[in-house]
Amino acid sequence: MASEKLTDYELKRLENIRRNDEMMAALKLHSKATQLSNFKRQRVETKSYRVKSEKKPKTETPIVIRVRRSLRTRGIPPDCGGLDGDSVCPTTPSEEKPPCDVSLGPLSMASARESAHSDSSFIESLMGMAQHDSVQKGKVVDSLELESLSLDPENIARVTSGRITNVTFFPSSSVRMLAVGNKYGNIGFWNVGDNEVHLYRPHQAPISGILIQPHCYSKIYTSCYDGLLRLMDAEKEIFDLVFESDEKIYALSQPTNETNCLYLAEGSGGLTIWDNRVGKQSSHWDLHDSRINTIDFNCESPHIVATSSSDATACTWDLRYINNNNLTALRTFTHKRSVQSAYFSPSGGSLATTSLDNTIGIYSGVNYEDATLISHFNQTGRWLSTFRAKWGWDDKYLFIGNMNRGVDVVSAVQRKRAMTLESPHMSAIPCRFAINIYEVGMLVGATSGGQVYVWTSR
DNA sequence: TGTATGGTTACTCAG
DNA sequence: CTGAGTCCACCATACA
Repeated sequence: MASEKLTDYELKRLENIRRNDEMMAALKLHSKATQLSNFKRQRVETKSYRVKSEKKPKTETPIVIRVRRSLRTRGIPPDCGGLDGDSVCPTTPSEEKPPCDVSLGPLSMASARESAHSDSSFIESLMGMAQHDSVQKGKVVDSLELESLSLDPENIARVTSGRITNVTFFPSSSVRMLAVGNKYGNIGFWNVGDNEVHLYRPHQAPISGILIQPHCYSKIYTSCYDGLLRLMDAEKEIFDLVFESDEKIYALSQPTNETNCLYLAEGSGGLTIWDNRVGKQSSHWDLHDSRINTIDFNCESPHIVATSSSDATACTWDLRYINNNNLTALRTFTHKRSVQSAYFSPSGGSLATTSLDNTIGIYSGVNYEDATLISHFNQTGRWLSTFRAKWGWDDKYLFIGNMNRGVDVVSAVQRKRAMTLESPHMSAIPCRFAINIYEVGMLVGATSGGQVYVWTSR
Protein backbone atom coordinates (compact mmCIF):
# COMPACT_ATOMS: atom_id res chain seq x y z
CA MET A 1 0.00 0.00 0.00
CA ALA A 2 2.80 2.30 0.91
CA SER A 3 4.67 1.54 -2.28
CA GLU A 4 1.56 2.23 -4.29
CA LYS A 5 1.29 5.66 -2.69
CA LEU A 6 4.90 6.36 -3.45
CA THR A 7 4.33 5.45 -7.06
CA ASP A 8 1.41 7.82 -7.22
CA TYR A 9 3.56 10.51 -5.76
CA GLU A 10 6.36 9.82 -8.18
CA LEU A 11 4.00 9.90 -11.11
CA LYS A 12 2.60 13.19 -9.94
CA ARG A 13 6.07 14.57 -9.50
CA LEU A 14 7.11 13.55 -12.99
CA GLU A 15 3.98 15.15 -14.29
CA ASN A 16 4.82 18.34 -12.41
CA ILE A 17 8.33 18.36 -13.78
CA ARG A 18 7.09 17.82 -17.31
CA ARG A 19 4.47 20.54 -16.98
CA ASN A 20 6.95 22.97 -15.47
CA ASP A 21 9.42 22.18 -18.21
CA GLU A 22 6.77 22.94 -20.79
CA MET A 23 5.97 26.14 -19.00
CA MET A 24 9.59 27.19 -18.99
CA ALA A 25 10.02 26.22 -22.61
CA ALA A 26 7.01 28.30 -23.47
CA LEU A 27 8.66 31.22 -21.81
CA LYS A 28 11.81 30.45 -23.82
CA LEU A 29 13.81 30.51 -20.67
CA HIS A 30 14.59 26.89 -20.23
CA SER A 31 18.22 26.65 -21.18
CA LYS A 32 18.97 30.02 -19.69
CA ALA A 33 17.40 29.16 -16.37
CA THR A 34 19.12 25.79 -16.26
CA GLN A 35 22.47 27.40 -16.78
CA LEU A 36 21.71 29.98 -14.17
CA SER A 37 20.69 27.46 -11.59
CA ASN A 38 23.80 25.44 -12.15
CA PHE A 39 25.94 28.50 -12.03
CA LYS A 40 24.34 29.47 -8.77
CA ARG A 41 24.82 26.01 -7.37
CA GLN A 42 28.52 26.26 -7.94
CA ARG A 43 28.55 29.49 -6.06
CA VAL A 44 26.59 28.01 -3.20
CA GLU A 45 29.02 25.22 -2.75
CA THR A 46 31.91 27.52 -2.18
CA LYS A 47 30.28 28.36 1.10
CA SER A 48 29.20 26.14 3.89
CA TYR A 49 25.51 26.26 4.58
CA ARG A 50 25.76 24.00 7.54
CA VAL A 51 27.51 25.06 10.67
CA LYS A 52 26.89 22.50 13.31
CA SER A 53 29.34 23.66 15.86
CA GLU A 54 31.07 27.00 15.84
CA LYS A 55 33.94 25.34 17.64
CA LYS A 56 35.01 23.00 14.90
CA PRO A 57 33.78 24.07 11.49
CA LYS A 58 37.06 23.27 9.80
CA THR A 59 36.77 19.53 10.26
CA GLU A 60 33.12 19.34 9.29
CA THR A 61 32.81 21.76 6.42
CA PRO A 62 34.89 19.89 3.85
CA ILE A 63 32.92 16.71 4.47
CA VAL A 64 29.64 18.46 3.80
CA ILE A 65 31.01 20.02 0.64
CA ARG A 66 32.31 16.74 -0.71
CA VAL A 67 28.95 15.04 -0.24
CA ARG A 68 27.15 17.89 -1.94
CA ARG A 69 29.49 17.87 -4.91
CA SER A 70 28.79 14.27 -5.70
CA LEU A 71 25.08 14.84 -5.34
CA ARG A 72 25.18 17.85 -7.58
CA THR A 73 27.21 16.06 -10.23
CA ARG A 74 24.57 13.39 -10.36
CA GLY A 75 21.83 16.00 -10.53
CA ILE A 76 23.20 17.89 -13.51
CA PRO A 77 21.18 17.33 -16.65
CA PRO A 78 23.29 15.93 -19.51
CA ASP A 79 22.57 18.75 -21.91
CA CYS A 80 24.30 21.43 -19.92
CA GLY A 81 27.45 19.80 -18.64
CA GLY A 82 30.85 21.23 -19.27
CA LEU A 83 30.48 24.05 -16.84
CA ASP A 84 31.75 21.77 -14.12
CA GLY A 85 34.80 22.71 -12.18
CA ASP A 86 35.51 24.63 -9.08
CA SER A 87 37.36 27.45 -10.73
CA VAL A 88 34.27 29.57 -10.40
CA CYS A 89 34.65 30.98 -6.98
CA PRO A 90 33.03 34.37 -6.72
CA THR A 91 33.51 36.15 -3.47
CA THR A 92 30.19 37.91 -3.34
CA PRO A 93 26.80 36.48 -4.25
CA SER A 94 25.58 39.86 -5.44
CA GLU A 95 27.92 39.74 -8.42
CA GLU A 96 25.80 37.28 -10.37
CA LYS A 97 22.34 38.69 -10.15
CA PRO A 98 20.38 37.01 -12.92
CA PRO A 99 18.56 39.12 -15.47
CA CYS A 100 15.22 40.42 -14.34
CA ASP A 101 13.12 38.54 -16.88
CA VAL A 102 13.70 35.29 -15.03
CA SER A 103 11.72 36.63 -12.09
CA LEU A 104 8.51 37.26 -14.02
CA GLY A 105 5.61 34.87 -13.91
CA PRO A 106 5.54 31.48 -12.23
CA LEU A 107 8.89 29.96 -11.43
CA SER A 108 9.39 26.24 -11.10
CA MET A 109 10.90 25.13 -7.81
CA ALA A 110 13.47 23.17 -9.79
CA SER A 111 14.83 26.28 -11.46
CA ALA A 112 14.64 28.32 -8.26
CA ARG A 113 16.51 25.65 -6.30
CA GLU A 114 20.01 26.52 -5.15
CA SER A 115 20.78 23.62 -2.83
CA ALA A 116 22.51 20.79 -4.63
CA HIS A 117 20.83 17.77 -3.06
CA SER A 118 17.46 16.42 -4.08
CA ASP A 119 14.44 18.15 -2.61
CA SER A 120 11.88 15.52 -3.55
CA SER A 121 11.53 14.12 -0.04
CA PHE A 122 11.28 17.62 1.36
CA ILE A 123 8.52 18.55 -1.07
CA GLU A 124 6.73 15.32 -0.30
CA SER A 125 7.00 15.95 3.44
CA LEU A 126 5.40 19.37 3.09
CA MET A 127 2.25 17.75 1.80
CA GLY A 128 2.37 14.97 4.35
CA MET A 129 2.82 17.37 7.23
CA ALA A 130 -0.37 19.23 6.50
CA GLN A 131 -2.39 16.03 6.43
CA HIS A 132 -0.89 14.77 9.62
CA ASP A 133 -1.29 18.00 11.49
CA SER A 134 -4.89 18.58 10.62
CA VAL A 135 -5.68 15.92 13.20
CA GLN A 136 -4.22 17.74 16.16
CA LYS A 137 -4.88 21.36 16.94
CA GLY A 138 -4.63 23.77 19.79
CA LYS A 139 -1.77 25.59 21.39
CA VAL A 140 0.28 24.28 24.24
CA VAL A 141 0.07 26.68 27.14
CA ASP A 142 2.93 25.99 29.51
CA SER A 143 4.65 28.63 31.53
CA LEU A 144 8.12 29.55 30.47
CA GLU A 145 11.04 29.24 32.83
CA LEU A 146 13.67 31.64 31.60
CA GLU A 147 16.48 29.85 33.41
CA SER A 148 15.77 26.69 31.48
CA LEU A 149 16.53 28.25 28.10
CA SER A 150 19.70 26.98 26.48
CA LEU A 151 21.38 26.81 23.12
CA ASP A 152 22.38 23.34 21.97
CA PRO A 153 25.12 23.40 19.28
CA GLU A 154 23.03 20.88 17.36
CA ASN A 155 20.40 23.57 16.97
CA ILE A 156 22.60 25.96 15.02
CA ALA A 157 22.76 26.12 11.24
CA ARG A 158 23.74 28.36 8.41
CA VAL A 159 20.60 28.32 6.34
CA THR A 160 21.50 30.97 3.78
CA SER A 161 24.27 33.35 2.86
CA GLY A 162 23.92 37.00 3.69
CA ARG A 163 21.63 38.91 5.93
CA ILE A 164 18.46 37.19 7.12
CA THR A 165 15.47 39.49 6.96
CA ASN A 166 12.79 37.07 7.99
CA VAL A 167 12.47 33.89 10.01
CA THR A 168 9.46 31.80 10.97
CA PHE A 169 8.59 28.38 12.34
CA PHE A 170 6.12 26.15 10.57
CA PRO A 171 2.93 26.29 12.66
CA SER A 172 3.24 22.62 13.46
CA SER A 173 3.24 20.59 16.63
CA SER A 174 4.85 17.60 14.97
CA VAL A 175 7.81 19.03 13.07
CA ARG A 176 10.35 21.70 13.93
CA MET A 177 10.78 23.27 10.54
CA LEU A 178 12.09 26.77 9.92
CA ALA A 179 11.72 29.01 6.90
CA VAL A 180 14.06 31.97 6.46
CA GLY A 181 14.33 34.72 3.90
CA ASN A 182 17.42 36.78 3.15
CA LYS A 183 18.42 39.99 1.42
CA TYR A 184 19.21 38.25 -1.86
CA GLY A 185 15.72 36.84 -2.28
CA ASN A 186 16.49 33.35 -1.06
CA ILE A 187 14.05 31.22 0.89
CA GLY A 188 15.70 28.50 2.95
CA PHE A 189 14.17 25.65 4.91
CA TRP A 190 15.76 23.81 7.78
CA ASN A 191 14.34 20.97 9.79
CA VAL A 192 16.01 21.75 13.13
CA GLY A 193 18.82 19.28 13.71
CA ASP A 194 19.04 18.04 10.12
CA ASN A 195 22.26 17.95 8.16
CA GLU A 196 20.97 19.77 5.13
CA VAL A 197 18.97 22.81 4.19
CA HIS A 198 16.73 23.37 1.19
CA LEU A 199 17.47 26.63 -0.52
CA TYR A 200 15.56 28.41 -3.28
CA ARG A 201 15.69 31.80 -4.90
CA PRO A 202 12.21 32.85 -5.93
CA HIS A 203 12.95 36.58 -5.57
CA GLN A 204 15.61 39.09 -6.58
CA ALA A 205 15.66 41.39 -3.56
CA PRO A 206 15.23 41.27 0.23
CA ILE A 207 12.40 39.03 1.45
CA SER A 208 9.92 41.02 3.51
CA GLY A 209 7.43 38.35 4.51
CA ILE A 210 6.91 34.59 4.72
CA LEU A 211 3.42 33.31 5.41
CA ILE A 212 2.92 29.57 5.85
CA GLN A 213 -0.72 28.60 5.58
CA PRO A 214 -1.67 27.16 8.97
CA HIS A 215 -3.42 24.05 7.72
CA CYS A 216 -1.64 23.61 4.43
CA TYR A 217 2.14 23.76 4.70
CA SER A 218 2.54 23.09 1.01
CA LYS A 219 1.36 26.65 0.38
CA ILE A 220 3.71 29.41 1.46
CA TYR A 221 3.39 33.08 0.51
CA THR A 222 6.52 35.19 0.13
CA SER A 223 6.72 38.94 -0.32
CA CYS A 224 9.73 40.91 -1.44
CA TYR A 225 11.23 44.33 -2.04
CA ASP A 226 11.14 43.36 -5.72
CA GLY A 227 7.39 44.11 -5.52
CA LEU A 228 6.31 40.51 -6.03
CA LEU A 229 4.02 38.38 -3.93
CA ARG A 230 4.57 34.72 -4.69
CA LEU A 231 2.93 31.52 -3.56
CA MET A 232 5.15 28.53 -3.18
CA ASP A 233 2.95 25.58 -4.06
CA ALA A 234 4.73 22.34 -3.23
CA GLU A 235 2.05 20.28 -4.94
CA LYS A 236 2.58 22.02 -8.28
CA GLU A 237 6.28 22.51 -7.47
CA ILE A 238 6.22 26.16 -8.41
CA PHE A 239 6.63 29.61 -6.95
CA ASP A 240 3.54 31.13 -8.49
CA LEU A 241 3.13 34.84 -9.08
CA VAL A 242 0.15 36.16 -7.12
CA PHE A 243 0.56 39.92 -7.20
CA GLU A 244 2.98 42.37 -8.72
CA SER A 245 3.52 45.90 -7.52
CA ASP A 246 5.45 48.81 -8.99
CA GLU A 247 6.51 49.61 -5.47
CA LYS A 248 8.38 47.72 -2.82
CA ILE A 249 6.51 45.37 -0.50
CA TYR A 250 7.75 45.83 3.05
CA ALA A 251 5.51 43.49 5.04
CA LEU A 252 3.02 40.68 4.65
CA SER A 253 0.37 39.54 7.11
CA GLN A 254 -2.88 37.70 7.56
CA PRO A 255 -5.50 37.71 10.33
CA THR A 256 -5.74 34.52 12.34
CA ASN A 257 -8.10 31.97 10.81
CA GLU A 258 -8.64 34.06 7.69
CA THR A 259 -6.91 32.76 4.62
CA ASN A 260 -8.91 34.55 1.95
CA CYS A 261 -7.11 37.87 2.20
CA LEU A 262 -3.49 38.95 2.37
CA TYR A 263 -2.36 42.29 3.76
CA LEU A 264 0.64 43.97 2.16
CA ALA A 265 2.69 47.01 3.11
CA GLU A 266 3.21 48.67 -0.23
CA GLY A 267 5.42 51.64 -1.09
CA SER A 268 5.48 54.75 1.03
CA GLY A 269 2.82 54.06 3.63
CA GLY A 270 0.33 52.00 1.66
CA LEU A 271 -1.68 49.07 2.97
CA THR A 272 -3.09 46.81 0.28
CA ILE A 273 -5.55 43.97 0.73
CA TRP A 274 -5.31 41.17 -1.79
CA ASP A 275 -8.38 38.94 -2.08
CA ASN A 276 -7.55 35.41 -3.12
CA ARG A 277 -11.13 34.49 -3.90
CA VAL A 278 -11.32 36.95 -6.77
CA GLY A 279 -7.59 37.23 -7.42
CA LYS A 280 -7.72 40.99 -7.09
CA GLN A 281 -6.63 43.84 -4.92
CA SER A 282 -9.75 44.61 -2.90
CA SER A 283 -8.57 47.67 -0.96
CA HIS A 284 -5.73 50.12 -0.79
CA TRP A 285 -5.24 52.86 1.76
CA ASP A 286 -2.42 55.32 2.38
CA LEU A 287 -2.13 54.92 6.11
CA HIS A 288 1.28 56.38 6.81
CA ASP A 289 3.65 59.06 5.53
CA SER A 290 6.45 56.57 5.11
CA ARG A 291 6.94 52.85 4.69
CA ILE A 292 4.98 50.43 6.85
CA ASN A 293 7.44 48.06 8.49
CA THR A 294 5.05 45.58 10.12
CA ILE A 295 1.38 44.62 9.98
CA ASP A 296 0.05 42.66 12.95
CA PHE A 297 -3.44 41.43 13.74
CA ASN A 298 -4.96 41.17 17.17
CA CYS A 299 -5.76 37.48 17.54
CA GLU A 300 -8.64 38.12 19.94
CA SER A 301 -10.18 40.76 17.67
CA PRO A 302 -9.18 39.88 14.11
CA HIS A 303 -10.57 43.14 12.71
CA ILE A 304 -8.05 45.13 14.76
CA VAL A 305 -4.67 45.60 13.13
CA ALA A 306 -1.48 47.40 14.19
CA THR A 307 0.96 49.00 11.78
CA SER A 308 4.44 50.34 12.47
CA SER A 309 5.99 52.90 10.19
CA SER A 310 9.13 54.82 9.41
CA ASP A 311 7.05 57.97 9.88
CA ALA A 312 7.81 57.51 13.60
CA THR A 313 4.37 56.24 14.53
CA ALA A 314 2.59 52.99 15.15
CA CYS A 315 -1.17 52.91 14.73
CA THR A 316 -4.08 50.63 15.48
CA TRP A 317 -6.96 50.40 13.03
CA ASP A 318 -10.43 48.86 12.96
CA LEU A 319 -10.98 47.36 9.54
CA ARG A 320 -14.76 47.37 10.05
CA TYR A 321 -15.01 51.15 10.04
CA ILE A 322 -14.32 52.61 6.64
CA ASN A 323 -15.53 56.16 5.95
CA ASN A 324 -15.36 57.49 2.39
CA ASN A 325 -13.02 54.68 1.54
CA ASN A 326 -10.70 55.79 4.32
CA LEU A 327 -9.52 54.29 7.54
CA THR A 328 -9.04 56.34 10.68
CA ALA A 329 -6.55 55.27 13.28
CA LEU A 330 -8.00 54.13 16.57
CA ARG A 331 -4.84 55.19 18.31
CA THR A 332 -1.49 56.58 17.28
CA PHE A 333 1.63 55.71 19.24
CA THR A 334 4.37 58.23 18.61
CA HIS A 335 8.10 57.78 18.77
CA LYS A 336 10.92 60.18 18.04
CA ARG A 337 12.21 58.15 15.11
CA SER A 338 11.22 55.31 12.78
CA VAL A 339 9.16 52.51 14.34
CA GLN A 340 10.43 49.13 13.20
CA SER A 341 7.71 46.94 14.66
CA ALA A 342 4.40 46.91 16.51
CA TYR A 343 3.13 43.56 17.74
CA PHE A 344 0.12 42.58 19.80
CA SER A 345 0.73 40.30 22.75
CA PRO A 346 -0.63 36.73 22.51
CA SER A 347 -3.77 37.69 24.46
CA GLY A 348 -4.17 40.86 22.43
CA GLY A 349 -4.17 42.92 25.60
CA SER A 350 -0.82 44.64 25.05
CA LEU A 351 1.10 46.18 22.19
CA ALA A 352 4.88 46.38 21.92
CA THR A 353 6.74 48.74 19.61
CA THR A 354 10.44 48.95 18.74
CA SER A 355 11.87 52.21 17.48
CA LEU A 356 15.14 53.61 16.23
CA ASP A 357 14.79 56.23 18.94
CA ASN A 358 16.29 53.53 21.18
CA THR A 359 13.14 52.60 23.00
CA ILE A 360 10.77 49.68 23.27
CA GLY A 361 7.21 50.83 23.90
CA ILE A 362 4.80 48.68 25.88
CA TYR A 363 1.14 49.68 25.88
CA SER A 364 -1.63 47.95 27.81
CA GLY A 365 -4.96 48.72 29.41
CA VAL A 366 -8.37 48.84 27.76
CA ASN A 367 -7.27 51.34 25.10
CA TYR A 368 -3.56 50.62 25.34
CA GLU A 369 -3.30 53.90 27.26
CA ASP A 370 -0.96 52.51 29.90
CA ALA A 371 2.37 53.27 28.21
CA THR A 372 5.95 52.62 29.21
CA LEU A 373 9.07 53.33 27.20
CA ILE A 374 12.02 51.09 27.95
CA SER A 375 15.50 52.13 26.86
CA HIS A 376 17.12 49.73 24.44
CA PHE A 377 19.98 50.38 22.04
CA ASN A 378 18.54 49.76 18.58
CA GLN A 379 21.21 51.21 16.28
CA THR A 380 22.03 48.15 14.23
CA GLY A 381 23.71 50.11 11.47
CA ARG A 382 24.19 49.15 7.89
CA TRP A 383 25.03 45.48 8.08
CA LEU A 384 22.34 44.14 10.38
CA SER A 385 18.60 43.82 10.10
CA THR A 386 16.84 46.13 12.53
CA PHE A 387 15.76 44.82 15.92
CA ARG A 388 12.10 44.02 16.54
CA ALA A 389 10.91 43.07 20.03
CA LYS A 390 8.77 39.96 19.75
CA TRP A 391 6.36 38.45 22.22
CA GLY A 392 6.94 35.01 23.65
CA TRP A 393 4.27 32.49 24.52
CA ASP A 394 2.31 34.71 26.89
CA ASP A 395 1.98 38.39 27.75
CA LYS A 396 4.91 38.31 30.15
CA TYR A 397 8.04 38.48 28.02
CA LEU A 398 9.46 40.07 24.89
CA PHE A 399 12.59 38.92 23.08
CA ILE A 400 14.96 41.23 21.23
CA GLY A 401 18.56 41.04 20.08
CA ASN A 402 21.32 43.24 21.40
CA MET A 403 24.60 44.39 19.92
CA ASN A 404 26.60 42.20 22.30
CA ARG A 405 25.47 38.93 20.72
CA GLY A 406 22.81 38.36 23.31
CA VAL A 407 19.04 38.09 23.48
CA ASP A 408 17.46 40.61 25.82
CA VAL A 409 14.38 39.28 27.58
CA VAL A 410 12.11 42.17 28.52
CA SER A 411 9.49 41.67 31.19
CA ALA A 412 6.24 43.35 30.14
CA VAL A 413 5.07 43.08 33.73
CA GLN A 414 8.06 44.71 35.39
CA ARG A 415 8.55 46.87 32.30
CA LYS A 416 12.27 46.36 32.24
CA ARG A 417 14.88 43.93 30.99
CA ALA A 418 14.59 40.75 33.02
CA MET A 419 17.65 38.93 31.71
CA THR A 420 19.90 38.39 28.72
CA LEU A 421 20.38 35.06 27.01
CA GLU A 422 24.00 34.50 26.11
CA SER A 423 25.95 31.58 24.79
CA PRO A 424 29.50 31.01 23.57
CA HIS A 425 27.91 29.23 20.60
CA MET A 426 26.13 32.38 19.51
CA SER A 427 28.96 34.01 17.59
CA ALA A 428 26.90 36.63 15.76
CA ILE A 429 24.16 39.09 16.63
CA PRO A 430 20.63 37.68 16.40
CA CYS A 431 18.47 40.31 14.72
CA ARG A 432 15.22 38.65 13.76
CA PHE A 433 13.26 36.25 15.96
CA ALA A 434 10.43 33.77 15.87
CA ILE A 435 8.90 31.45 18.40
CA ASN A 436 7.46 28.00 17.96
CA ILE A 437 3.96 28.48 19.36
CA TYR A 438 3.58 24.75 19.90
CA GLU A 439 6.76 24.35 21.91
CA VAL A 440 7.27 26.72 24.82
CA GLY A 441 10.89 27.83 24.99
CA MET A 442 11.71 27.15 21.36
CA LEU A 443 12.97 30.49 20.13
CA VAL A 444 14.97 31.16 17.00
CA GLY A 445 17.27 34.11 16.42
CA ALA A 446 18.55 34.80 12.91
CA THR A 447 21.71 36.70 12.04
CA SER A 448 23.18 38.83 9.30
CA GLY A 449 25.50 36.01 8.35
CA GLY A 450 22.71 33.60 7.46
CA GLN A 451 22.80 31.55 10.66
CA VAL A 452 19.94 30.58 12.90
CA TYR A 453 20.23 29.83 16.61
CA VAL A 454 17.39 27.78 18.05
CA TRP A 455 17.07 28.10 21.82
CA THR A 456 15.11 25.43 23.64
CA SER A 457 13.80 24.80 27.12
CA ARG A 458 14.95 21.71 28.99
C1' DT B 1 7.78 65.90 -2.78
C1' DG B 2 11.70 64.27 -4.31
C1' DT B 3 16.90 63.75 -4.79
C1' DA B 4 21.56 63.86 -2.99
C1' DT B 5 24.71 62.96 0.67
C1' DG B 6 26.71 61.49 5.10
C1' DG B 7 26.78 58.38 9.05
C1' DT B 8 26.18 54.36 11.44
C1' DT B 9 27.77 49.50 11.88
C1' DA B 10 29.25 43.59 11.81
C1' DC B 11 30.52 39.59 9.26
C1' DT B 12 33.50 36.71 6.36
C1' DC B 13 37.53 35.15 4.59
C1' DA B 14 42.47 35.15 3.47
C1' DG B 15 46.83 34.99 5.32
C1' DC C 1 44.21 35.92 15.40
C1' DT C 2 44.23 40.12 12.59
C1' DG C 3 42.81 43.15 9.19
C1' DA C 4 41.10 44.25 4.65
C1' DG C 5 36.95 44.26 2.07
C1' DT C 6 32.43 44.23 1.98
C1' DC C 7 28.34 47.41 0.61
C1' DC C 8 24.35 50.05 -1.96
C1' DA C 9 20.29 49.35 4.15
C1' DC C 10 18.20 52.76 6.15
C1' DC C 11 17.59 56.94 8.38
C1' DA C 12 18.29 61.81 9.01
C1' DT C 13 19.51 66.07 7.12
C1' DA C 14 20.05 69.59 3.62
C1' DC C 15 18.60 71.71 -0.37
C1' DA C 16 16.00 72.55 -4.76
